Amino acid sequence: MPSHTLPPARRLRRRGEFQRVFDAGRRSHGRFLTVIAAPGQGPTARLGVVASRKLGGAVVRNRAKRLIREMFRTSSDAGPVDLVVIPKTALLEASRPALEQDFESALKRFRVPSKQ
RNA sequence: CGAGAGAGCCAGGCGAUCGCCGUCCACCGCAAGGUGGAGGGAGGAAAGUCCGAACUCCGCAGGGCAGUGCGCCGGGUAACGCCCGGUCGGGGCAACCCGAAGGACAGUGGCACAGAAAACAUACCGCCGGCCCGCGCCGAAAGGCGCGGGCCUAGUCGCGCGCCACGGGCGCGCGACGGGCAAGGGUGAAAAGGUGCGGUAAGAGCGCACCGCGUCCGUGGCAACACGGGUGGCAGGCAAAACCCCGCACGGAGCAAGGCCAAAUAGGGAGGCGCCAGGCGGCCGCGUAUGCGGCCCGCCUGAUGAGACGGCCCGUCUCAGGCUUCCGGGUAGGCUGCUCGAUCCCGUCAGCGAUGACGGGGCUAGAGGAAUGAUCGUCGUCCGCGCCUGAGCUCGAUGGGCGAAGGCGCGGAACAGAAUUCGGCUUACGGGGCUCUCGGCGG
RNA sequence: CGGGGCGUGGCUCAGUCUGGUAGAGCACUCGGUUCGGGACCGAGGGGUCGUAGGUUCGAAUCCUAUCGCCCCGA
Repeated sequence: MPSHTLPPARRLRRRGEFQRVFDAGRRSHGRFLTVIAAPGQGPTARLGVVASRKLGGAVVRNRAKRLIREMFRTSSDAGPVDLVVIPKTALLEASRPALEQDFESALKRFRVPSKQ
């Protein structure tokens, strides 16, 4: 296990921060989740998760957030970007490796066009 | 063994690694914060948000109306629509369970279709003279039937027929009006209590017996009510989860309540310094008043300064006409409210019980885009599937099907996440044992 | 935390207050009309009234509980 941490400085914690990502960010849709990315303001990547009531009850929404946070925590730092991740219903049945692969490919789709 | 009933219990355990949110201690740092250590971190329903309260702000002399809720009796409680004990009614063979369980002579309205009639008694079909005496017939008797006479009444009218002593009267039949009756028929969810006997012209609680209902008395009980006895009488449909009446309770909003600190920007108030002219308005003082003087707050016009367009002038446009200090409200944001409380555990006592009193011990989540998780190993429980052994049961029987119990392997882990805090209710849901009831089998 | 509305044929809605027959339009099926289709005319089929209890002789309607969807305020 890589010893990555997830302190408050690496999370989006304010409505304005979320709103900025929604307004200025670009979207990438995966099979299990949607990622919105915007240029970050901190030294490292920051994460926010949005799980609406359409996904399920409180237990289901919390589980989705934990899975995404754990995935973000154990992955390597993507640089100074702010990410908002929206889980889809299919995420609840996805296996751990498949989910990580989906997340990584969603992130790659940002990097490739940005190098042009 | 099967079916069922009740009260209560648990909510996977242990270990390792990586994380998250508070608390305490030590160290570093001006601070923000960081490092290390210790210890804590979801529920029985945290859920739905259906009731009741605490707490906070607002309102409030007192009372009433309206509105909402509750509704057998007694008790418990801070309070309740909750709980406990009882009564009555209903369900079940039983253990036991369920019940919005006040009032329909206070009033208003409703009861489709059918039916004569749907709530107040009425009458569509239908049924109907009485008492007494004598004689005859039938019968074992009780009694029944017929004829004649007398008395009472309950009849009137019309038509037809017959008879007589014929301007009238009598009898019979039919019809109309009137009278007695509410048993039977039929409709309906429901129509003056039900069954039986007596009774009658026909009938009827008209009388009687039992049941039902009402009322009075006695006994028991705090009471709801129960039991017993007497008496009178059959009063009176259903529905109040129709409006309503009666009794009782309730001021409103909600932790995004409320309190504290408070950036940037704009605006408000006060003071100091600075500032051209005119007009209008405003304020202050004097004066009976026209008015005069002062303040320089607002608006307008002119002039002034700076800039842009332009090579320059004219011209047009834009900007400036204040600076500074202090104060108060208040947004973002932060802090607080925020977890020691009608608290939890154990024991004793009181009480049938809900519960209460006393004694001892404990501190047990406090987040805020919102923590309590992830991965791995291991043990245990339950469920599903597959394989092996297989008591036994069974069929169309050299074969096949079902299958208790045991072993092995694989997979799965119910409902569900604190959001100010309690007391309840309701709903969702996995598991194990205990007690009780009924049935079957064996001893 | 608090408040409000909706759920009825395949679709959009009446009917609920004031309880007894579930109805309209579009869609569907059949027939007619036309050389054929559309339009039109005629006939017809189709609804556990979200779910579960209760009140009532009788419930889409009244009451209670529950499920789902939508909206609003702080």
